[in-house]
Amino acid sequence: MPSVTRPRRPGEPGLPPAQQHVLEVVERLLADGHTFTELSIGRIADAAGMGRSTFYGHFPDKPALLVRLAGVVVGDALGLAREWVAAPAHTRAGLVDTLTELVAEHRRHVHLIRAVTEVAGYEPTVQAFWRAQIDGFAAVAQARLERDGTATGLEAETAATVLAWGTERAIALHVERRPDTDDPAFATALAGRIWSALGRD
Amino acid sequence: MPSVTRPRRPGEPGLPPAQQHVLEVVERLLADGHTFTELSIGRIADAAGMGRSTFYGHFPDKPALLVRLAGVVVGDALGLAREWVAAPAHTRAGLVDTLTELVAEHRRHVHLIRAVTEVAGYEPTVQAFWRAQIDGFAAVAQARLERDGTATGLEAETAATVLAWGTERAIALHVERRPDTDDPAFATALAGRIWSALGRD
DNA sequence: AAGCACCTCCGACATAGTGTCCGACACCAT
DNA sequence: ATGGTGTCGGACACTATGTCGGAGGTGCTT
Repeated sequence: MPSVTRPRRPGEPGLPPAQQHVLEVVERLLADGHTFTELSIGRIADAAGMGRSTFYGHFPDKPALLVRLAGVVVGDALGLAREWVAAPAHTRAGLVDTLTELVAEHRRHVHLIRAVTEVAGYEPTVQAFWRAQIDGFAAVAQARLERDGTATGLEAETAATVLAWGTERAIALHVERRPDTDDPAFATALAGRIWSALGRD
Repeated sequence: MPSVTRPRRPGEPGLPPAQQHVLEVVERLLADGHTFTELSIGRIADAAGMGRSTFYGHFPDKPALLVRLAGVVVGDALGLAREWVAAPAHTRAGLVDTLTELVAEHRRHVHLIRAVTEVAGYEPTVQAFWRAQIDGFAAVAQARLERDGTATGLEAETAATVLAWGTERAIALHVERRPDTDDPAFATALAGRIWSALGRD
């Protein structure tokens, strides 16, 4: 099968077209109910209309594929959360807005994000990637708590950790179980919890 | 290699001795840094001094092995949490005590619990087992919130979900990163969060 | 002592997947 | 026409899973 679309010009952002196509195919396979773990390289390559050796030309192995794809779609989502908590002045309404965006972003890539957390459980490079995302948010939240005088030391670290991982898990569970019509109410409820956790009541 | 110890008498609680031995061996392999996913059946059987076909005589496959082992050591831990939140009268000091026990129990089987969450990411039967544990706690917490009038409907469900999964994740991360000398302070900090989440401030 | 039941073991077999390698093909630029 | 690049299919070696058959050891009963 010929290459998909024109070759990417040097320096052009995003994935090369062949890899972008693999991303789309992988998300489709995941949306069909497959776990990333059960997808073989042969299966992914076939679905992408790509030879197995060509796959190995683009990605050294499956974990590298996942980190490459997730880097494109996951990185921005948690950036939203980090931006809000690090902002010098923020409001509860602003938090609700940020969470609403975060939930929407999660919905757009729910299958890929689930794949990342799935593989992070047993694969070191994917785990390191995922931990870097969430802990980045926790670190900013902890600095915030200490700056506001709400908590210090271990208490601040614990609260920030619960906040970061709890928020990530809450959004993941909400997106999995609830329709998007529930998102505003969910964002409001979650904002309430986070607001309390940040000692802003 | 001959059978380990005497045959278990009918009705005797716990695992049969051969399976108990497999549990000990698996926990040791996990403690050595292996993920459950990378452990082959041949590797587990060899480490247990058991033939591969004998392994298949005791367990249909690896997920079944994990659910069998986890059922023995994980079930009780979350029972502690469920008991506390369901109790008609409870105190913050009682919550701290319960969380301290929960953290200690988690430390005793940290490797097996980590294995469960690892495999739950991609294997349906392990995921169902794990979800049943955590959601059991969330359901009781939600009922508590509604009975106390602290929250209702979606807000109660959201809060209970965050509480259950957040508590589980917070304990897991604490146990992984902190020495047991930090446990009392951690339990106190976490109790404060849970107390607030239950609207008891 | 012999027979039976149970549990165990090793090895063979078929299947699936991974990762590497090689030769061939198509396309593009020179 | 030639060289470079990216692609492809197939072969190969290896690992792991799950099943099957035959053999061995132990304990119990007759």
